[in-house]
Amino acid sequence: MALKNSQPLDPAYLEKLQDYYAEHKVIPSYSVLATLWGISAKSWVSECVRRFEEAGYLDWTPDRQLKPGARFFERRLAHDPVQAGLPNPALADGYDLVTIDDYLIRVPSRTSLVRVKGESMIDAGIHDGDLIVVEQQPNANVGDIVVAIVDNEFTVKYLDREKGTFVLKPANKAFPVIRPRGRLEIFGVMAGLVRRTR
Amino acid sequence: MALKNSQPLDPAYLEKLQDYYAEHKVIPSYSVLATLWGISAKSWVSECVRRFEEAGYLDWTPDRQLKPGARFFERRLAHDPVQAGLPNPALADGYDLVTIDDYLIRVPSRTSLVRVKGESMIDAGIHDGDLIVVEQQPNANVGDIVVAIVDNEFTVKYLDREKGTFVLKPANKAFPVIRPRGRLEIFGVMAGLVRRTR
DNA sequence: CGGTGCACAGAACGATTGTTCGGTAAGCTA
DNA sequence: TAGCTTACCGAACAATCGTTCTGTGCACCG
Repeated sequence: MALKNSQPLDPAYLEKLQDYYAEHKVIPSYSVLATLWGISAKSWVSECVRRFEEAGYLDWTPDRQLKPGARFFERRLAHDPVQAGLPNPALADGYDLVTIDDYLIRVPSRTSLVRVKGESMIDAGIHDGDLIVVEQQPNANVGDIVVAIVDNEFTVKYLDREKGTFVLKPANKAFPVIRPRGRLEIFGVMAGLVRRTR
Repeated sequence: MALKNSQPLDPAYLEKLQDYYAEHKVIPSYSVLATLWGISAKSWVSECVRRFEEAGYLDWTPDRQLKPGARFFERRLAHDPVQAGLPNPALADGYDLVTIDDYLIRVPSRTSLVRVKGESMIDAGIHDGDLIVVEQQPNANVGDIVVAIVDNEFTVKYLDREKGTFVLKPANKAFPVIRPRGRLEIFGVMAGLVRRTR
């Protein structure tokens, strides 16, 4: 006989857990889970956890502590508008798993955020007030968008080369090319962009 | 006599914990923390945790489970280029605490990501391949950037009104205004934007 | 109407948790 | 050199953890 498949679980359970996690950044104990889910038996919590684990929403650390699984953070990356608005997140595909942090940040210890001032990079889709994700490093390649330190301020520009020296080119015809005298101090390279619109 | 101040702790402890958290998304138990930190007495772990809590890096859930504190995720939001590149994250200010997820997402259960196709919104700084953070809701206001379902596909456009009916306006003169026949189906409202550039 | 799953409850239990307390060795101060 | 503080170890302990096993009531099915 084939393996018996477990029934799918109430999606509300997962949502409640995700909400709890969003608030506390931690997976609670079984007894807390029980009250969270309105269940009164830890044994049943255990079974539910087992199924969520089976489905990839929960996982275990090497020390057998419960932790979010690969699919725990997946936010519906909506490719297909057909039935996309359903409250029930159909288990099929159309998902991509990420926290946005993981999507943008590869090396946390070398990554900073810089807020953009002004419109000088607007043709590159970088607007006033946007946050630039910067990987700090002292050098970059021509064509990279870099964050440089000019006159004690951060500037976001394209890095280019003119007659052997580096220059900073804006993405806006109304702004001049910056030709630094002396060494060009590069803070880091742009790795991403974040904008909040409400 | 004034309250006795605790000594600051080895910053390496915090980094190790942050790395562990980045990998597992969970705060480990004291015994795991002990091996993580190379400490052999849980009592000393307890003391270290107390100090991290005092400093705002750790906190407790209402059920007294250890969880990340307010400053645990703080990423340097670099305002001031002076000494910004220092490896030592000076404790002063210049910080803003956020995970990018928290910065962009207010209601996890109603939030989706939609990948943008094409250049029709380029004047709004929305490029091909960008991810739009969408708060799902069935209606919106004129002037909002909305994600609508047109011909079974997602479209990102400005919502506008013409002679009493809603229309979708691109932010690119090369594209036409969309005047839907029948009801306009709105998937949600744009709340943010994420772009990865490397 | 009798069986068979399923969704849950409840008790019992050993393992693990975090706390408390006493101890020690090193370093600074007077 | 005596005394205090600090960084850590180790043992003991009650509380809590997650597991396991045994019910129980309902729904469906023949």
